[in-house]
Amino acid sequence: MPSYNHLEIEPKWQKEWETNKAGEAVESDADAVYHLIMFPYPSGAGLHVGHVESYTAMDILSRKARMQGKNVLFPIGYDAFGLPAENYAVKTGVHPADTTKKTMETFRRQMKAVGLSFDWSREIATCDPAYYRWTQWLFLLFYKNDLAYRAKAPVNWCDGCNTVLANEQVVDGACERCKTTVVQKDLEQWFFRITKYADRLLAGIDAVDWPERIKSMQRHWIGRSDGVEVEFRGLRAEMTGEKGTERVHEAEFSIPVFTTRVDTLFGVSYIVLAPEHPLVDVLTTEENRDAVVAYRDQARKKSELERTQLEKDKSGVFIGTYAKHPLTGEDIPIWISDYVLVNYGTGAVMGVPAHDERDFIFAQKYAQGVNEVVAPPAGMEHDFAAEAYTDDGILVNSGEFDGMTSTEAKNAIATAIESAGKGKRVVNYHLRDWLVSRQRYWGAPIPIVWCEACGAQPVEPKDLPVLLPRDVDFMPTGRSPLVDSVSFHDVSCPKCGAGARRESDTMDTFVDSSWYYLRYTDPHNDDVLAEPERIRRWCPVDLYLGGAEHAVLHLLYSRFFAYALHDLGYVDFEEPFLKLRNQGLILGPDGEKMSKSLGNVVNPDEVIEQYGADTIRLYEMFMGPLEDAKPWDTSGIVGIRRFLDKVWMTRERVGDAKDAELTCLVQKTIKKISDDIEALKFNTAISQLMICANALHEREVVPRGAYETFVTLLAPFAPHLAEEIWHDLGHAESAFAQSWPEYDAELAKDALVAIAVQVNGRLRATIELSPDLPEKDVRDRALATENVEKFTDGKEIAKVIFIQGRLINIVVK
RNA sequence: GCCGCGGUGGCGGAACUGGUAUACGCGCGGGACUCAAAAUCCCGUGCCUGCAAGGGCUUGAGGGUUCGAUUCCCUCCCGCGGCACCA
Repeated sequence: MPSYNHLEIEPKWQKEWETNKAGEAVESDADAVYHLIMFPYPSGAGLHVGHVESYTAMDILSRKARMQGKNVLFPIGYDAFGLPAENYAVKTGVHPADTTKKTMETFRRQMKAVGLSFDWSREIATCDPAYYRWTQWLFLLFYKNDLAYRAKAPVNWCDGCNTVLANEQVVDGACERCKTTVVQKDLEQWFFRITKYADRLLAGIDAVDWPERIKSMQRHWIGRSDGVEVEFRGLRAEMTGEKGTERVHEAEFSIPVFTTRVDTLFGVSYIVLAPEHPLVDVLTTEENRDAVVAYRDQARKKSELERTQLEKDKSGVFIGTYAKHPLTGEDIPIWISDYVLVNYGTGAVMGVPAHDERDFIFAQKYAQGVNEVVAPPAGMEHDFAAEAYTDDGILVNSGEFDGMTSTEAKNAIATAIESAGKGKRVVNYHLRDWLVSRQRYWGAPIPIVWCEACGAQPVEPKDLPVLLPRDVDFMPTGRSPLVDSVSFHDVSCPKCGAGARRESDTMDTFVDSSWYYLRYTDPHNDDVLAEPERIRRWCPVDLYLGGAEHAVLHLLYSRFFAYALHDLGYVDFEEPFLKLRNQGLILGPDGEKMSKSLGNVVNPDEVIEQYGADTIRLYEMFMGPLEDAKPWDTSGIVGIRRFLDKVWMTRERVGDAKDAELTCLVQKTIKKISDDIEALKFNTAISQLMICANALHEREVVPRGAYETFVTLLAPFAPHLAEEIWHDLGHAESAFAQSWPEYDAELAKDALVAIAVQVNGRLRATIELSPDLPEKDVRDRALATENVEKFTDGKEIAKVIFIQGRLINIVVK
């Protein structure tokens, strides 16, 4: 059997590399590069083939970089806090710390079996007190700098997970993790003031080398919109005095509405408040109160999902009060409707049926006037009775602003509003502050103590970490065990010393992962989060590889952390990840997403057992472009193993031989592999390795130099086999002690190339010629070719296009 | 609806800056070795036509620019991912 024994050689070299600390980074500035993969959540399912894909890609990059003399930081750790381990504890009673320890061991074993050259000396786990002490320290830093605060707000509550969630963790109105429909609750919670950075986070996106998809998702999520807050004022009846002797007064009120289309201000026919708007109670007249209360109760019962998905159906109630138009003084009726969201803008909008689709639908239902104030440009027809005209145009029916374009009018009306003191230009964001507290156990405790007398008191940094108590009860009540742990929450106030209660909420696990890349630079430091010198040395991250599912979660939060730490003087950069790439999903052999229930999950352990680590590495890199989704194909693996066996067998025929053609091919291979690895085009790199291997294999005697160069090029991809062959060839040192081959353009030059000969752009022949042959000679040779003569004979040559070394095109009439 | 990405053989996929479309791998067909099979090795393999040389067609559809278009432009169709009552 002409095959190598992967079961023997792979563990052998893995052990050797471990002993030699082959992947460890050196603390030196020279040629320092930081390669980061998104650290895994150590799930019970073990390592997924998707992990293998991105880790292998980065391993190839890192191994090559080291061979080029670079000092590479390629660390690994575990995003180890989180809900699944806690839910498992509720179900089985096994402590999350034990579950997590076990799953981390499994991940570690599996990653080592893939032959990944991580710097294992820097391994971290977010659930380690030595780690989360700094997560807590960061919380305190933010707290002291007004970036962490507690507030009562309408928040997302998941009944399945029994905790609040950040906006980013609500997908289609449901919990991202357990799919339970999220309900709104008014609760006091901890927030990070990410909105303070909205503008800079938006601007910073332009500067980073990230996939356009992710960048546009972040821009969209931050959602900046520039507009005007316009005040609609009015008078309402107010009762004062003792019961029985009340008197009615006229009191002034003001409703600010936010609009991006202030050019349509003269088209307002009504105002709509969100049902939850605080002014609703105040402004509703007695005769309308019953209807308003009924509507509001009904709206409250609707989930966010229902309110946002029944887009076409608009409903509302008139509340009985009118406000004055700020420029015309006209009376404008005030309505409530659940198509207006309380937590965006001012929670109130102006209804302009002629120029807004939603307002148009609403106006039709409730017989509000459609006032055309923006006319379509000349030559364009629009039927205002049929639908709203939402594009820009020329102003009409707008007093002194008539004749202006929408753009001019936006500016002019905004100025008029401002100088009349009836509003101001404002910027609104979709981005909300980040809700970070969770009513769960398995996370980093929020380092705050509640004192009757002093209120919320931060824990002293010297008292960190606030340890998660191990000895707690996991009850299926849904309540965090921390709430009932007396030893945990009975403390004294850090300020006055009186009896106090520890905050029992923990932090969102996304807080843990927002700064882990900093810790890798100095993972064992007990005095500081990381030495500034080391952060400066390695950060920001040069290349970051991971899944696209974190587009607005981890990647946005981490950017916020970096900006905040920059402003507080802890880091000298703003953007943490200069270049980002996403690996595509690996689908099951059936083309579906791998899942337990479909039974199409491929276990890397089994592939490694049967074919070897080098085979799974090569196979996953060869499947297709890194960023594409691609189905697993078991028969494709066989082809990779055949290729590796071929390389192995070729070694037996190595000897002394001169072979100019092979030299040329090897040079081209050096060029192609080097370029392709940098461009993350591993599939085409491997294709070139195959072409080269096939050529080597064909030779009776394989020139030693060519073969050794080939093995060096193969090494980052198939490190075990390359190392085995390298030693088998008589070398004492590691294959990775080699420097990366240098490309020599002179040697790569072909003696002969196939020139395409076209007549009128159609291929009629190919001729073998020296690539340097001048046009005249190529032309003569081409015209003398039999099949070309056939198409040119008796015709006039109008033109000849010549591309040196590639083609000649004869244009005839 | 809006934003982003894509559509190439039987399959996964290649193709520099507009320059020989289908590299590489799988699969399939044929052959060698073998008592036989597996493994391995060699040859072939886009479609139509032809004994062959060759010819015609072909990168989702249609049009355009060009000596030449998978690549650039216009119109349209389909698929995937994201966002979506944000005023």
